[in-house]
This record gives sequence, structure tokens and C-alpha cells, in this order.
Amino acid sequence: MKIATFNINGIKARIEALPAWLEAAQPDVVCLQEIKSVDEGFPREVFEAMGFNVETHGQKSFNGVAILSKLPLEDVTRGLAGDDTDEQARWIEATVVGKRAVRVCGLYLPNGNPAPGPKYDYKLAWMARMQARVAELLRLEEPIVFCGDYNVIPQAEDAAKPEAWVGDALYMPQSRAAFRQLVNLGLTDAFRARNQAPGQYSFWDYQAGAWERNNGIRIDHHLLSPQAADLLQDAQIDKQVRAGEKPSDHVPVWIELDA
DNA sequence: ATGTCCTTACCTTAAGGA
Repeated sequence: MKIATFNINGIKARIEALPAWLEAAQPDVVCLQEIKSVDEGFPREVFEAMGFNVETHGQKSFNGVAILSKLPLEDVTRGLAGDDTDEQARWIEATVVGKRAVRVCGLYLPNGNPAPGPKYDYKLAWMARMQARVAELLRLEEPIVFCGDYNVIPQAEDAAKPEAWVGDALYMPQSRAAFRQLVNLGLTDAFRARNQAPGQYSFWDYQAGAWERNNGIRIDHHLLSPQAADLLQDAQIDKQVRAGEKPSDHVPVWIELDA
């Protein structure tokens, strides 16, 4: 089962690039972030025509997540527990049944800039809520994948210029500690389990020729429950997508599970 | 580099978010 995560930075803007990548990469499951669309405005028919089941959790203008899957999606839930007043669409879950059943959680973690400030407070509070949800799901002792745009640079080697990110919400010590606490619940960073090389990025800013200078950061991750980690066969970043026509500022990252 | 892109609304131009 090939499970990808892709922050598309707007479904309307990516209505050509996303199907082109789906056709080339042939993923079974794709978690999308920043669809920037309400559910009714998402062009689901484009993806249904390609054989995908489509589940969205959108909002107007900003954020929004979705799951596309060639396998049936069961027990779909939307939103991250822990704050009934939170109206930002950043979390969706579904169970995908292949050879094995896998719970897939698609997430778009808050950016948090500027830090400090209310947006950073929201980021850390959101990460604490995620910690609780992950701990709850891990008790099931099943294959679970938590994938998406984490907006966290885990280590210095995950940035081309780590010194440029000091003081940024994506690289603040508290952000990295909260990410570490998630991992320390017993999760595996799938990409790092397969590839320890520095210079592996999933995002290059549109500004200042970041792509041309390879000034990137690795912020799109798959964290795996122990039972999912047992099934891990591959993990890759589709870097070349960033050089395509009208690209997102993120590229797809995917894993292959024996499931 | 102060460098770009996406979305919306006060809509052909600016603001907010990233």
C-alpha cells in the first residue's frame, strides 16, 4: 500500500499538477493539505474519474485536508479532538483496508509564525491535542500512519540553512521538543528509518530562488505506529515535482507498506 | 535581498497567510 502526503497549496491552483503526479506516481492513498476549499467546492469528480474515493474536510480560503484512496475508506472522522471551539480544518482520519487494515490520519499542523504570539500558542496547543489523540490511537496496537505537513523541522540536517530558521516557529526548540514527544510515544519517522542522508527536503519557498539554490526544509512527514513500522518497505520524496509546471511549494512524500 | 504564490473581497489592487 503506497501512502503519500502532499501539501498542494490550493486545489484550484493545482488542478493540473495534482492529477499529473497521481497518474505518474500511482499512489493507493493520498493525504492532501491546504486544499483551501470548502467541501462542496472540491472538484471530487476529477479524482473519482481516476478511480479514487474522496473524503474532504475543508473550509473557506484557508487550510483544509482531504484523503484520496483507490481502496474503500471506512470510519471517516473529521477534526482533532480536544477543543470544540477550534474551527480550523486540519485533521481527517479513515481506515483503509488492503491486505491489512491501516488507520490513516492526515494532518496539517499550524505554521505558528510569528513566534512568540497567539499563533504560536495555537500551534503548541494543537500539538498537545495531537499528542493525546496519538496516545489514544496507539492503545489499539494496530498499523496507524500519521502523515501530513507538520510545519516542524525536526533536526538541523533537515534544513539547508538551519541558522536562517532560528527563531522561526518551524524550528523553535519548543516546536522540535513537541515533535520529539510525539516520536517518543513510540512512533517511527518513516523517511529517516530508510534514509539518514542530510539535504533531503520536502519544501522550498517560492521566494528568493529557494528551489534553484536548493534552500529547502523537510517538514512533511509520516510517523508510524510500531505495527505500521513493522510493515515499512520504502519511503521516498518526489523532489522532481518541484521543478514541474506551476508547482506547489511542497512536494509529495510517500511510503510503501506491506499492507 | 526588501526577492513569490494563493485566496478573497472593500474585486483590475491590496491584504492576510504561508
